[in-house]
Amino acid sequence: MDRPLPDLTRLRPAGGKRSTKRDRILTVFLRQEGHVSADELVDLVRREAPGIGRATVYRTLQWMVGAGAARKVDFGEGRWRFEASYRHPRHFHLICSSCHRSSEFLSSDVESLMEEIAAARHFAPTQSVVQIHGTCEECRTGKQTPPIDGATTELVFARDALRMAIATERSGLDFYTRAATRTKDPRGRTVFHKLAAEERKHLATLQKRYQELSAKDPQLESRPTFLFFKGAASGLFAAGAEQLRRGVNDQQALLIGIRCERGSHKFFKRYGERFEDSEGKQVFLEFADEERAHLDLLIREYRALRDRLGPRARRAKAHR
Amino acid sequence: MDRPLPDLTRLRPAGGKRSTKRDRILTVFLRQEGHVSADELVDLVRREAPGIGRATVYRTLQWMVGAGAARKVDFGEGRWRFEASYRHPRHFHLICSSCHRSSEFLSSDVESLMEEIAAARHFAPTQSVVQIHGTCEECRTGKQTPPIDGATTELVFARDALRMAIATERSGLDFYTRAATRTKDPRGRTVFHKLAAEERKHLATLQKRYQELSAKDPQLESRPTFLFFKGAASGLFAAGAEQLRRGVNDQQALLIGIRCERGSHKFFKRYGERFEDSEGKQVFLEFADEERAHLDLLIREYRALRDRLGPRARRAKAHR
DNA sequence: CTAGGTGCAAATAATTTGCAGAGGC
DNA sequence: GCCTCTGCAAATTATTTGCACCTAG
Repeated sequence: MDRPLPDLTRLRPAGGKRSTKRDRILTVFLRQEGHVSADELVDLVRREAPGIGRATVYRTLQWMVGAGAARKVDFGEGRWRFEASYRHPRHFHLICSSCHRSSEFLSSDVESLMEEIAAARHFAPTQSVVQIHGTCEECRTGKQTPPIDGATTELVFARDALRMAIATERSGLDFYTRAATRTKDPRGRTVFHKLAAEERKHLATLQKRYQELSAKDPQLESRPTFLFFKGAASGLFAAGAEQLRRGVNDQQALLIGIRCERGSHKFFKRYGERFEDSEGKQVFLEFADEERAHLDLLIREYRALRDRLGPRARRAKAHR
Repeated sequence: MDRPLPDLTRLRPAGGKRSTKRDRILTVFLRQEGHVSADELVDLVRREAPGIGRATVYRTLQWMVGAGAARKVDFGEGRWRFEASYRHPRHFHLICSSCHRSSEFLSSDVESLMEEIAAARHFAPTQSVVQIHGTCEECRTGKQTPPIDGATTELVFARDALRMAIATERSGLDFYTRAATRTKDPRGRTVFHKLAAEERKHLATLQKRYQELSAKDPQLESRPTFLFFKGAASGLFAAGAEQLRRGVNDQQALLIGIRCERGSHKFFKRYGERFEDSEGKQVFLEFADEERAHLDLLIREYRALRDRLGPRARRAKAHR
C-alpha cells in the first residue's frame, strides 16, 4: 500500500528556490499521517536533521500552504495543524476530545445543504468547516481500531464515489429502460433507448474500476464509509423511476429525466474534481461531460416534443 | 425590541461570590452583539471602568463559559471569541473573510446528517462546529444589510420553528383525516380521528403563537431564514399522506403514522430544547410529549391490529 | 475571619520577524 | 554575484499563573 512521493518540483511555487532543507522538511511532513502541528513537525524534522531552525519549519509550512501542498486546519486547540493535500481530498472531521485524534469523512448531502443555505443568505462560500466533536469508539470501548493511512483514505474515497456512481448508473439504466417501454412517441423512445445503452456502458466501466480497486486492498469492502451521500446511495434516478411506475406522460418523463441528469452531472463533477487518483478522476469527469450531454439531449427533446404537441396540449395533465 | 437583562444571580455558578467587577464585565459583555474576543472585551470594559485588570476579564470569561452564560467560538483567527448564550440558541456560522463579521443559522437537516454520520462511525458526538467561510453580500455588493441583534435572532428562531411546526401539524392533520376515511377497521378509524383532532388543536395553538410573534416585530415575516429544515418545510407527514393516496392497507397506514410521529416527536424535542423564550419552549416540549404519546398509541394500535389479524394475514400485501 | 476575587507583573505557548550569514543558480 | 533561504535570538500576540492584597458573606 506504499505510494510514490509527490514530485517536489511540481509543488514549488513560482519563483521559489530549491533547497535541501525545504525538501527535507517537506519529505518528513508528507511521511506523516494525520494532522501535525508546526512544533510537532519541528521535533520530527530535528530528530533526523538536527540544526534546522524552528522558523524555517514555520516558513516552509507557510510556503507549502501557499503552494497548495498542505492545508491549515484548526481543531480549536489554540494552534494550527497541517495536513498534506497531496492525494487527499478536502474533507470534514470527527474530532475526539479524549485522545485528540481525528478521523475524516465527506458528505455530499451536507455540502449541498450548505450551498443552499449560503445561497439563501446571498453569501459566496469559499470553504466550509464541519467538525463533529465527541468521543471516538476506541476511547469509549477500549477496542483498537487500526489507523488509516493516506493511501487508504484515497482508496476508500474512490470506493465510496464508485459505489455511488454505480448506484446512480444502475438506477439511471432502470429509469431509461422503463421510460423507453412507456413512451408513446417513437422519437422520444429512441432517445430513451440510446440513453439506456449509454448508462449500461458507464455501469460496466465503473464496475470494472471497482473490481480493480478491490484488488488493491483485500479489506477495502469492510472499511467504514468515508463519503456519505443519501441521494446517490439509493440511486439518483430511483425517485424518478418510482414516479414513472405511477404513470406519467411522455413530456413528464422527459422532465424527470432532466432533473435526474442534472443531479447526476453535478455528482460526477463534484467528486471527479476531488479524485486524487488521476484515472478515477478522468472517468468521473468524462462521465460528468456525458451526463451533461444527456441533459442537453433531453432538454432539446423536451422542447421538440412540446412544440410538436402545440400550445393546447401543454395544458394536458398526466393520464393516470 | 429591548429585552430584560438576565438575572445575574441565576448565572453565577455554585459557590461563586458576587462582585461588582464581575457584574460590570458581565453587563458589558451581554450588551455586545455578535462575537467579542477577550481583548476586545477588556478594552470595552476599561472604557467605562478603568483599572479592571486584563486577567480579571479573562477569568470572568472562563467563569461565564463554565456557568453556561457564554460560549467559546473559534473562527480560525488564532484567538477565541465569545458569544452570550442567554436567549441565544446554539447555531452554526457564516463567516465573512473580508469583514470578519459572522451571521448565524441552524439546519435540522445538517444536524441529523451529522448524527447519522457519527453513529455510522461509532462516535459519540457532544457538539458540532459548522462554518461556511466566504464573502458576505455586503462585502460583495456594498449593499447595506441591517445588523441583527440578539432579540431578533430569538424571534426569527421562534418564527422558523413555528413555521415548521405548523407545516408539520398541517400535514399531520391532512394525513390523519385521510387515514381515517380510508381505514376499514373501526377501532383504527377512531384512533385516526382522535389524532386528527389533536393535530387540529395543536395547529390552532401554533398559529396563535405565530400571530403573537408577528405582532412583536412588523418586519418579522421578511427577515431571512435562520432555521433551515427541508424535512419539515414540506411537512413531515406529507410523504406519508402521499403514500396513503397511492393506497395502503390499515396496518401500513399505522406504520406510516408511526414513522411520521417519530420524526415529529424528534423535531419538537430538538427545537423545544433550543428555545430561549420560555413560553415557546413550553409549547414545543409539551407537543413533543404529546407526539410521543401519539407514537405510543399508534404502536399499541398496530400491535393490536396485527394480533387480531393473526399471523397469516401479516404476509398480506397492499391492496392497490 | 476567610474563601474567593483582583491587579499587577511575570510566565507561557505558538508563531513571526530582524538580521547577519550561507547557499543555490 | 545576486537573491533567496536559513538559523538564531528577539519580538509579538493571546492567554495563563503566581502572589500579595482586598472584599463580600
